[in-house]
Amino acid sequence: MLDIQALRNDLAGIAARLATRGFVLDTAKFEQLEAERKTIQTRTQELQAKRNSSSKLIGQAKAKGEDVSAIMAEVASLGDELKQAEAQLGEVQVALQQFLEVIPNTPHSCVPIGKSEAENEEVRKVGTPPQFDFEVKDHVSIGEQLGLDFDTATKISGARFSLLKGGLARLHRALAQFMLDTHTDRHGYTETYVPYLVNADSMYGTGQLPKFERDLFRTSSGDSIGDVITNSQEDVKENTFSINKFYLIPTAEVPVTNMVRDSIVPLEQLPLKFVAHTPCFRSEAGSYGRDTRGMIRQHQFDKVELVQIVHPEQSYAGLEELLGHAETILQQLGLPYRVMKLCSGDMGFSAALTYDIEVWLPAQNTYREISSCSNFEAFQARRMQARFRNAQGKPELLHTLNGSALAVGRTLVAVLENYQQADGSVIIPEVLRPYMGGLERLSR
RNA sequence: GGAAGCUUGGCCGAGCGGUUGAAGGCACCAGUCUUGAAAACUGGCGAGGGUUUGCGCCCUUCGUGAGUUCGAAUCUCACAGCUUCCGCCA
Repeated sequence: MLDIQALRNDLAGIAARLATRGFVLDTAKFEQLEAERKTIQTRTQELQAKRNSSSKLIGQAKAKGEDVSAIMAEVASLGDELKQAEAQLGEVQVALQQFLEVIPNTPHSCVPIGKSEAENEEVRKVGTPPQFDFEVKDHVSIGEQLGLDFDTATKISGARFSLLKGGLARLHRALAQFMLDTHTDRHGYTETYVPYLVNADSMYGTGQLPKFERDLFRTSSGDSIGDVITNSQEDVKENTFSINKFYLIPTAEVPVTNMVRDSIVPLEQLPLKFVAHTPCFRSEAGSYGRDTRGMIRQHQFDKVELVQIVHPEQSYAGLEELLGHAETILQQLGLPYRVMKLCSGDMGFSAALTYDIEVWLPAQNTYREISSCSNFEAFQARRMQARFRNAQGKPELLHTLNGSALAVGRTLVAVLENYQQADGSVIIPEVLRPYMGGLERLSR
């Protein structure tokens, strides 16, 4: 959420910055809501002040045994107007809140202006795509010899699920373990194990709600299957959520970042650095027909996620550091990649600056996203009321960062394709071999 | 699923329907003392918002939402969350 003060101070400027990401800020509506809010709030508070002071007088008079009927009549006459004013104020505040919570973050000044991913800016390219003296196969063809089984996954669940067996399943596990160990042992992150089902407040805190509910899976317990249809935006807002209304996390960013929701972190504990390996669940609504082959785009995939909770002055340095931590994994695995700075039109809702890391996929003859590292500045922290106590002892909003390091499924795809051999086997990158019982090659 | 209890500021913890935004303690900040620190002592100290050039003034806030009342942390109702016990269960 943006700072309402910033909107009051520089509405046109913020509108211009939002326009670069294709968001049209309805400035007239904001000004109208603000004007209404101001008059109604002033009036309401006047009436409340009058009621409060009169009620105090009544208390004092009664204590002295004086007659209070005159004052009581006076206060009573406020009743209706006050009630009405309070109701109006409530309405305008809700309207303002709803207006604010669907506005995306303002891009950082260094973000290139552009409409789509075509205008993202390449920051650097690392590694050289491997040359093959045979016809390269994609991970689906390679994988089906080694234990990648989409048919069975489809039988069990449906489209956009995959099933791994044997060495391939172990390689998948090895990748996650390697990533976790690297980040905890070498990069100073604290390993966390977190809930995969979260409440609406948490989804709101990181920005998935209220705008992107259709991208999420929501649960219902067996008892309340029939209730699913009645679950409404009202429930989400009123937070009348109970056990049958959890959301499946689309990324570990949600539970991990929300660790600091509604809390004040002592200054000396900053920065907080957490890593979590979790499955992620995405409805992929609206992506019909895209990446239908293979395990590039799934309803369920594993990801190792880095989260940093930092002092506002440190967030951009933190982002570079976090990006480097993600890159380390690719370097260790010997996978060629490039780093892209997302243009204004391609960034996610909550981000102020995002780097994507794209890994080389030989079969597609192109780079594909394998990590996304973002600085959210105070956007999420404001929604979460995640704060620290500054040097003056006053609570101040934190900055939040996160990045994938890496998406495990896509890393597996990249390893299969980049390390494929003419005979259909796959060489295991050296850093993974300790996790594979010393195995050097996957073959059928 | 059944039963009981609980929910107050950064933390712990008092709180009769009437100057209670809320005692007390811890933590924190400033000062005195000290070579320095600790201890002791003195003072300060919740958060969010409105308004004002500023001092300040005002509003909201005791899990959430309704209600009773001139007035609610205190009374009523609903809901949520937490804890414990029973049942079921990995």
